[in-house]
Amino acid sequence: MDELDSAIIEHLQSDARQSNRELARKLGIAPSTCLERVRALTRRGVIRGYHAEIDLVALNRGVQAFIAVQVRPLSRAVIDTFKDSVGGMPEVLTVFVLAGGDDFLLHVAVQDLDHLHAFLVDRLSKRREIVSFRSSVIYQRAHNPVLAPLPAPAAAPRPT
Amino acid sequence: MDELDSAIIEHLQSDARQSNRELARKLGIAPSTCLERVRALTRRGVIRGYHAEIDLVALNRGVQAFIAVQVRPLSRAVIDTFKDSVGGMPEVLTVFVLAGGDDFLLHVAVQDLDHLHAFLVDRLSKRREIVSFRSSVIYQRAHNPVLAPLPAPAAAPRPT
DNA sequence: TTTGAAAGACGATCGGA
DNA sequence: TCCGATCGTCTTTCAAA
Repeated sequence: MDELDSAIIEHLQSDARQSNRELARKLGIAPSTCLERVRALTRRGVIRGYHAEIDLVALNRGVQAFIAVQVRPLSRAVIDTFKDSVGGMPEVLTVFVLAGGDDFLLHVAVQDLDHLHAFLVDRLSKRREIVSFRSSVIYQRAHNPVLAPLPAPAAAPRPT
Repeated sequence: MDELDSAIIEHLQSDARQSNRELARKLGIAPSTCLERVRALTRRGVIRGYHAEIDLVALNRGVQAFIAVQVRPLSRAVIDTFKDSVGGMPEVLTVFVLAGGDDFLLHVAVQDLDHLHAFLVDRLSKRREIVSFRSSVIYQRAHNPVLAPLPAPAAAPRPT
């Protein structure tokens, strides 16, 4: 992970479909070098995949919400079962397993508020392990388009 | 948005870098047809972009957390200013503006717990508009890899 | 809209620096 | 590790159905 790798990663985060030649040109290296770098990053698992970002409104999923959930008992069996079954529901974008007050946070995207309510009442509240849940509709979201590596703490800091 | 468009979108979500020929072959259409469909989807804004997914540990961001924030006064000026400035911080992956109990939810990824604490204490709590915040460390997350369109409610439901 | 064919561009490989 | 040349494949265009 040197400067070049970081630059490659940053460019591919914002546009994963640019040609290898274009990427190489931006970085000032030969296309073959660039290709080998990208392959090495993929082989090492740094690049985990390439995904198209789709407009949720076009998918008829204009309403997003977070649902914070508490389950009991807090055993591995209950956690894994809940995570897997909820994660498989089409309304759910992401399941987060949390430390602290809530046990799970579900990010969901549905057609409209009626469907959100139906999801909460008909699907979630049917689950016996759930002790409580709170839902919050999402008005807006702002993504950071490019995630840069954060600096590692210097092992032995010296004045420069 | 017919069946073909949906199929294209689903394939490109899981692998945005597959060749146009391969995508066309999977769908049983000519490459030129496939290319035109993808272009139309892009032109209409259904496909919003293509992004590489990067391993957060490789970016030295192994610790993720959510931070729920309340700000006051809840005016547009305060909301927009907070959203923009927090959204620009390197630690922040996404800023969500919420309805309900909390005003914002910040998804952050930092080096370790020390840096999470430092972020909360040194950067967030400095902001005068913040009334309160709660943070929850993320143990796991499970993404739904492919988002399918949800069915539109039938306009005039009839028994089939 | 969809298609097949043609032309130009690109990814992939390899030998050498 | 990086680069430049080569080969085979792909994207892209376009005229026709």
